[in-house]
Amino acid sequence: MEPSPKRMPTLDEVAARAGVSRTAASRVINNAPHVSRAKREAVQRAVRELDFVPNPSAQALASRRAGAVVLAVSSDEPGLFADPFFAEIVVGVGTALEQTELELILLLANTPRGRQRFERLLRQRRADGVMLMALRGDDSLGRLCEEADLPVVFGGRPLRGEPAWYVDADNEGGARLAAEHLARTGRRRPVMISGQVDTRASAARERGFTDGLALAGLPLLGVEPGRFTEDGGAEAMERLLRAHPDPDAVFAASDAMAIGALRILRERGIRVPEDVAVIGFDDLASARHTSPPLTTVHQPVRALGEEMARMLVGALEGRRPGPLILPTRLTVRGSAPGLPA
Amino acid sequence: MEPSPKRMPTLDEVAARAGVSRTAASRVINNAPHVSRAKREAVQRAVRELDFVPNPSAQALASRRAGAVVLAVSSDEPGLFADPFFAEIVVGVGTALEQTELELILLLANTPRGRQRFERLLRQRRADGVMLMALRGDDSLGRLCEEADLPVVFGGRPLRGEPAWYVDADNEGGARLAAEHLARTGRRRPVMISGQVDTRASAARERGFTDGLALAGLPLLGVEPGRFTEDGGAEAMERLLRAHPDPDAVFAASDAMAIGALRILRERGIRVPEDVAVIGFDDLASARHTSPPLTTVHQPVRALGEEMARMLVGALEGRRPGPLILPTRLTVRGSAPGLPA
DNA sequence: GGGGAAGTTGGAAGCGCTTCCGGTTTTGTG
DNA sequence: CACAAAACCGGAAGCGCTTCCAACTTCCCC
Repeated sequence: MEPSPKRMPTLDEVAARAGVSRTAASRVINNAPHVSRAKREAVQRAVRELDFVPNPSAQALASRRAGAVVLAVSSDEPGLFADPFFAEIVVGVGTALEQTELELILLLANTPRGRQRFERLLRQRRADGVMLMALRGDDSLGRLCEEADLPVVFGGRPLRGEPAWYVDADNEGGARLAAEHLARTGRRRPVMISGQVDTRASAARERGFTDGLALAGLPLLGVEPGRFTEDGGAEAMERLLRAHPDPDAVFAASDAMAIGALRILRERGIRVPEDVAVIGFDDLASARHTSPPLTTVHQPVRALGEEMARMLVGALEGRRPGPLILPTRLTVRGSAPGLPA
Repeated sequence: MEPSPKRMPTLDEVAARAGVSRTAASRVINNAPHVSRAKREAVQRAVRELDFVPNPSAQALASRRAGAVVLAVSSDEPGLFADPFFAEIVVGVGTALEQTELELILLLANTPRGRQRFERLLRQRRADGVMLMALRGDDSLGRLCEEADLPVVFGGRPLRGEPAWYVDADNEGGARLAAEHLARTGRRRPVMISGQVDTRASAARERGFTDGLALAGLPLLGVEPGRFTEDGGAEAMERLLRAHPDPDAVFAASDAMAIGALRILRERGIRVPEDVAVIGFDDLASARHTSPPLTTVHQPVRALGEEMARMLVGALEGRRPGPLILPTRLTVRGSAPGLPA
């Protein structure tokens, strides 16, 4: 009875068993060219018989490829990661990566410590590529990646600069849809709750909403930032009501903020949707459970994650995919109903 | 202008610069004993001056330690990972790991493909330990880890067997609290929606609820399983109403199911909490936004993740921590209010 | 039938670190 | 002051794989 350290078979043993050189065996497992059909099959048989699995550390050391990618998440609001939004992103990324040999390293870069760890990870080249969900505008994480020169794909465009690779939802278009819907259903005095000010997504949603209103010949009465959080949304709603006592529609740049706004409206005895229509952005699961259920701009979050991963894999394989914008659409529910048929 | 392959300094260079052997340098960076103070400092200086970072692949290869742990999630309900519950777990784990040098590998083991990947990951010893969030009962993932003999920490106890290390919430106690609350507030005809049948958590919640009722001298009118999903909860509620037309309380083993139940009750014109009190389990963020807001058993999800990570780290360091049960408590909201003061 | 081009082949040199082991120095003790 | 125990030190042997390179076959076309 050994304590079974269970030595795993090595490439040498595979090669010996197949009667070829280690070089050839290596070529086979990496299915590289320059191996005759016969040898290739011999190696494959040996691999199967020995149940050989290459040692990733050794591969990494010799080839200088880590065999992993990292998804780094950063935002000011601590715990914002807990947002189901990120959970969906992670699922998308994980799903897409399932088709590859790459492992997914997850890194929360919210705290100073987290950013240090991120930096170290890059310097160590422990990952071959990076996916960055950076919510705040001043984010230097992208620069770090460039210095390490690892391929990066952004989830959502960063505030400054136009990175080579990103995937984003059509924030502007979605917000425009919201504006059109409100205009079409007879709303005339809209206000808006924007997100974190230093965020491109927030800016795009604000622009889209404004443009959409303008097309319909409507002014935007007021805008207040709400940090993308529920409480922030509530506070913004209070400020808006103070400045503009009688809006008949509010567009929030996220569902969380819309929920906060709903709370304030209810407290004030303002009826939704009779007095004020409310539209959110994201279409989180919880948007279905508010009362009334939230009309909101749907964005394909999981697909966003999947596309990020696919794009990164493409980059690693030497392709040069461009940016990708995923469509958004309006999900109409009770908080801003359509016209009665 | 080179294309800057940016060779990183190696341990040899550090050793040379510090005027010591590579062995000594290695000892220093691993802060192992048997190095004189003088040399230790010399090496540390050299490390700083060269900005040396050890190459993890090389370390892994030589030391047979991966420097990473994996969090594997498995459940039948695809996309259940998207549950904010998991997001919180991940945040907890990530936070705890921040204090260590370990990276976090995330693996979705829902699909057959995912499980294959998990298996490969173990055989490759790409991780030094495993955290397992296995929602379903028949889960063989645990056995795989044992075979690979890697330390495993379970999140929640598996249905069968009592693993050495797990961290779980006090499901039974929490459910008992729910029962007591209902009894105390005058409810006499309770029914329950349980979770996935093959789940220990569900069983524990059912047991706790039953026991709690028994202590108060109340019978449990009926139980129906609801798969831990919103739709499952709704269906269970329908079945319950069919069998027991007039309950005055329902306890759901998860918030999602409670939300489904609320929907059915509303559709049926049954008032909450006047006619029927509803209590959930989890205290997700969305529990605050139902109408009425959901009274629910709170479990410290993030702490659960943190403790899992801490426990695993402990195991890796050779400690033998035992299982850990985290307390739950009742969060009283509108769907099952307390007694008026 | 000769001259390559194109495809194969394996030896050997690493990749950058850990750790065993034998030897040397320092320390502690009676 | 002698002697064993404890601490320190560095040489060298790997860890398991990739890849460069030089040599060797085949095969094709004029």
